[in-house]
Amino acid sequence: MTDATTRAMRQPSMADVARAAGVSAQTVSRTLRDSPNVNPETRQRVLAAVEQLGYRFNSAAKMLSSGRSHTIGLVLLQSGGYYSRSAVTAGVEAAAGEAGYAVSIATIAGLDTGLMERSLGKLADQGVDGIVIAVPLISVTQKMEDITRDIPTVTVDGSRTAGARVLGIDQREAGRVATQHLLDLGHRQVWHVAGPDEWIEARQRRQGWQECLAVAGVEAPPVLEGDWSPDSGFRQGQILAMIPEVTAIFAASDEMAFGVIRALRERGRTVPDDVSIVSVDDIALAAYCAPPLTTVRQDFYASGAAAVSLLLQAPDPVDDAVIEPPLLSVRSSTAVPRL
Amino acid sequence: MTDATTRAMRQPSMADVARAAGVSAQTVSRTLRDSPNVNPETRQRVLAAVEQLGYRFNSAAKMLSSGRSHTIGLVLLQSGGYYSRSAVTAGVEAAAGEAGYAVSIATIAGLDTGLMERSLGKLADQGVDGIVIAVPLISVTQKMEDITRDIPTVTVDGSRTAGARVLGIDQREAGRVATQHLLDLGHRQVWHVAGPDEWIEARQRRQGWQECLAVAGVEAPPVLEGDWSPDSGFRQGQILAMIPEVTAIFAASDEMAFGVIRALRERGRTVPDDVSIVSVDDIALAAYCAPPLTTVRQDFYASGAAAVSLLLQAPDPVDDAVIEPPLLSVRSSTAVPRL
DNA sequence: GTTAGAAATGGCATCGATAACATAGGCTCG
DNA sequence: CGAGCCTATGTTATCGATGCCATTTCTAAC
Repeated sequence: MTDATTRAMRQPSMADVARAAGVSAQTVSRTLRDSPNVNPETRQRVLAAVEQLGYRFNSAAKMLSSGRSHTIGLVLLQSGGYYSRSAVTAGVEAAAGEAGYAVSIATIAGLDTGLMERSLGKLADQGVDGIVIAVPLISVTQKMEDITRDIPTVTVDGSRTAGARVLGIDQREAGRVATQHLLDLGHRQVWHVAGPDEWIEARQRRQGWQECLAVAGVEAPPVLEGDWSPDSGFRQGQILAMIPEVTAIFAASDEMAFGVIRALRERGRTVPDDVSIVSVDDIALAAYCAPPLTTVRQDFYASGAAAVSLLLQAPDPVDDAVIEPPLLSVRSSTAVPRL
Repeated sequence: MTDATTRAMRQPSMADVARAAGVSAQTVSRTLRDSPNVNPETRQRVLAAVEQLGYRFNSAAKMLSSGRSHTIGLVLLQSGGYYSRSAVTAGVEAAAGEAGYAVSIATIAGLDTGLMERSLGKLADQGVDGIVIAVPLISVTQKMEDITRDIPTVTVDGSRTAGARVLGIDQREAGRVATQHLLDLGHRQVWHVAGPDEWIEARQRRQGWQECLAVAGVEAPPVLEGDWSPDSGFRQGQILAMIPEVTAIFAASDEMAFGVIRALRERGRTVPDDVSIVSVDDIALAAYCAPPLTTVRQDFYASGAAAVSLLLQAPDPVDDAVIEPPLLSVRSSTAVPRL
């Protein structure tokens, strides 16, 4: 095993490139980082050497000496079906990639504060430059604040940590728009199948519904709570089907809405003839299942992207940002009430 | 700015811990890595110091000196709606987290080879210890092979690179099971709405369908190709609705199936009375939309998890692994054909 | 009572890139 | 024509943990 052999085996380093190009390692470094003070001719030679040796820089070394990892962490809830989260993820990835940042993910299995702490810790260990939290946890512990103190953090539709900025779609507005649509059609009362109360989205949508009813001078009926799944919608729908005066329902997600619709139909109540239903998300299937769902769409993708730019561009705490307003797609799950 | 101030400001290093515990940095390192030769008493002291100073190790330094990053890269297709991919992701994350590995994601926007190369390059730059490719790309270029040569790679339901191992659910079997179910009900012919041909899944499901028909001595009708979206299913459904002899359809995904169903219904053909339809995925909504869908479920989560364990446990190329077989859920979108 | 060997620990070089400083040549301007 | 200043480049120390080797202490065995 000669020295040459050894050198051939490991990844080429900057020193190797420098040798090949007949310059110092520092010049290579400058070239690769687009430093202004490099002679174009030298640059050419360096780039040629890089190409020829197949050099890739070592991110660990880069990070160790520069102190920055060019990585941002993304905390996610590990749960198959929640539409909005996956859209946020895509937005984060795209925006981070654009800016030359890598994205490291940490998923948590449940809404437990301990799990959350562990995830943040893992990301901190990895030395991420920033963190996007896309988890709807309400409570924030001391320990979480300790961890996030040193790392810029943006929370998407979640809880507010001391130093963290929060950015979110106006979920209250979504709830308001949905509810108002039903009232406009002539319904006197709107029932609500909410998401789990620990979810900020769920809470805000419920608030929007409540406020809208209050403005209209209607007393809000009791809230039925689901867990976002079609099955939970189905169970709450079975209850609603037994209450004759129910003519309009606002479901907090499309999937729950379809569950509710199925339960109603099984009890002989049709949508939209007997009951109108409107929900939030506008998943791809909303327009194609029977009946096509009237639903409020929100741009979660943009929200994820915005989180990243907030993280990277503004080092100082900034006031909350808000993405574009929710948009109602009227389809055939809603109609004027029967007389 | 005294020396003490400076020290208080940066993250404590191993040397700081060592000083606090009255040992050498080396001993701290050994303690933290569970090296056998450390006196229990010393270990206690070190751990106490770690706790007190709030020490977190610096992953860059660790990686630089040990040469391993404890990170695995995951290549994904950036596309909102594909059910199976997000399940794979969850599986990868869970298994990697379990093993103490971080997951870094690289999404690609389309099935372009150049994009793929760039993503792999980014992951290679990050120094990942392994890569899981969850992208159904067929072609593999020289450059991709160059990159993956040095890094262990597992492909989930995708193309085979020279050194890469491939692991997959038996999609052919899924296609076969679905088709056989329709034949068993008494249908003489089964039509197929396939996924895009660049997708390995789509191809394999189509193969299973084809083979099953061949075994039954039926000549396969022309294939209609969609793009997985409900909308594409709808468009192909409009065509199928115009062909009177169509009584049974196998759709390559649940979302497309719902699109097909809607198109059929708009042309006055009901499911399952006039036409039976079966698909693959078993998304949460499959049981709750109208009609509840007969569909084949596959364990993509397990597939993702298996990819990681393959990556971490077996350094040498191993033969392909196969996850548990697909399972048919019979609901009400399929029935015996009308006489 | 010496020696072999294990257990516990410390010292030093090292990984690869970068920051900070140093230097050499070329240009401008009074 | 020399002071002053840019430009292009090289030198050296540094980031923080680890690998390897050296050292000390202790125990067991002959």
